[in-house]
Amino acid sequence: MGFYITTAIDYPNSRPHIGTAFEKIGADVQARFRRMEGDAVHFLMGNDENTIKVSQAAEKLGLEPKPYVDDMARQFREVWAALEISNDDFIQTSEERHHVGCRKFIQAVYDAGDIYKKSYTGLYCDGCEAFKTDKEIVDGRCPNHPNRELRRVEEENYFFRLSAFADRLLAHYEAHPDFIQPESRRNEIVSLVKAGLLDVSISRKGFTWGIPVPFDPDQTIYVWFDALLNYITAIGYGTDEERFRSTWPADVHVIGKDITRFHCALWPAMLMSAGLPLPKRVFGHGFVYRKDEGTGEVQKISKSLGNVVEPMDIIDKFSAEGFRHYFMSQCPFGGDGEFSFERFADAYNAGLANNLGNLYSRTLSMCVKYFDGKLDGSSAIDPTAWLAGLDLGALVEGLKRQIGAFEYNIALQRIWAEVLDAANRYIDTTRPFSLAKTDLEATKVVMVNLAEAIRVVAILIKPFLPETASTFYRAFNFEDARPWAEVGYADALARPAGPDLRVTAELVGGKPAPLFPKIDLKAAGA
RNA sequence: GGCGGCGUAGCUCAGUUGGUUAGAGCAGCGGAUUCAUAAGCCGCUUGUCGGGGGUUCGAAUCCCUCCGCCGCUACCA
Repeated sequence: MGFYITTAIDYPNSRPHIGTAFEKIGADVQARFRRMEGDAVHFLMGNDENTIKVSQAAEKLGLEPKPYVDDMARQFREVWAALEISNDDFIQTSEERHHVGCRKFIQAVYDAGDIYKKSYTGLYCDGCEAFKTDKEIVDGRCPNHPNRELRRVEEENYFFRLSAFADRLLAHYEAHPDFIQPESRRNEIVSLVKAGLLDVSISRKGFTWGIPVPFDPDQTIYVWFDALLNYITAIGYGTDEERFRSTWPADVHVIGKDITRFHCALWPAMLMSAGLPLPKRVFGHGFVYRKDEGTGEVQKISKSLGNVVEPMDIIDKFSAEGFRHYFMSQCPFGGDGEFSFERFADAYNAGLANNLGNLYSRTLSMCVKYFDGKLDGSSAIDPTAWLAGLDLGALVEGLKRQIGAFEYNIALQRIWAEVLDAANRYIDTTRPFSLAKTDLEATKVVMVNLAEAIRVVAILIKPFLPETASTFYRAFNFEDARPWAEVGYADALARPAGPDLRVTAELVGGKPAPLFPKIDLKAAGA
């Protein structure tokens, strides 16, 4: 099965912050999970570059737009790579493939009769890159950009007949209850569309940076009509029709809750007009807010508030895995979350250092100390005692469902509460460190069970903490039985046949190095 | 103004077809241990379940009202 997943494309007028990263990680977990389940995943990300703000930002630096956006794209990709985002493609909307596809698409909609030209006079906000209706204006200013003057602009623009699609959209929501998720977002969109849709302006006059309208070169395509098309131009619409047909429609668009209306109303209407299938699902995730460590105040993340946290700050100090773990375990993906260094350190120390990392350390240490790392005869030993009363099959089924529904925080909570706790408790009840003094055979049974726990944990955390998962899997010679790249969630259920186990983890002075050194915020200077 | 959501232990939250002494994680405290990153395990403490009223044998859970916060949206000006 193919699985096509996308994230929103970002404005490259400033570097990505942790809120942007939240979205990419959430999409990445889904992509990695689907790959484990055997799907042919295509995971797309990109930057939205055909905006006036971008060309202005370039101008400020004395650059042409293209070199500017290319450099920003490089910086974005660097951050995503550092966060272990496994995207298969990264589209820049200034690329030729996007331009070609856009021209084809807008022509198709034009030919379908859903685009018309209309003169429009209104107050234009350069900050929003949008006309403001009277009711949106407060004290003669745009509330979002109170420092800027609104300009009175009159021009002829092309409009998309969005209003004509309301009934079809509502019918689609009705027929596909999962189209918009989570539920709360769906309700908002339904009431929005029921209230009536207005036709939208889709072009601007007099700009050279952007995509010219094919049937009127004086106009360029306006941001949303252009940006949304990245989802199809990236996979060959207009340039490689065969590839496009085999990849589209998307299985899920992962986006921020603020742009659900564009993805759930405008975008489907555009596709309907062009005669293309609609994406199967749109997931509007929540926002990350910044909680001030001193005052406890919770704020939106914004440059002007000076509370921006760059992903690289956290990655450099505390690792990418720590970053991923924090956001996936502490912030419900469909709802809002908050970030503070204090909470980060708590979650990291409790979940990664004390629990996950420590289980790894104590297990390997004992294997090395009591058996020189070689568990001879392990293949004949049943490795399921550590599970005690845990129904692994039911757990795995539940996790698959929850990850599929983007309930990552709940899935992680269960892995910790049910699997990791079971393993730690097993050590305590069997006391291998005492057993080793009197009964090495019995001790070996315990170690084989713990190795199995390590293997199961590795599999279950693979979509979330790919690096740690791999380290866990390579702690023993599990790859002799089954290559890591082929491991899926079903492999957690039973140990595959293979040679006797031995420790293959990297050791420092005969001991495993701590995977997650504890965080001391004061020492870290955070 | 309309629609919707939220307000539960110090912190983050679970918990609604109403029903035994309201739960989890984190933090805190105590205990027994020592393989381990002074981690892990066992045990413990705290809650007017936002305020008030009502329905009921019985409400965190249903109804009314008030307060506070948030999302979407309308209109007036």
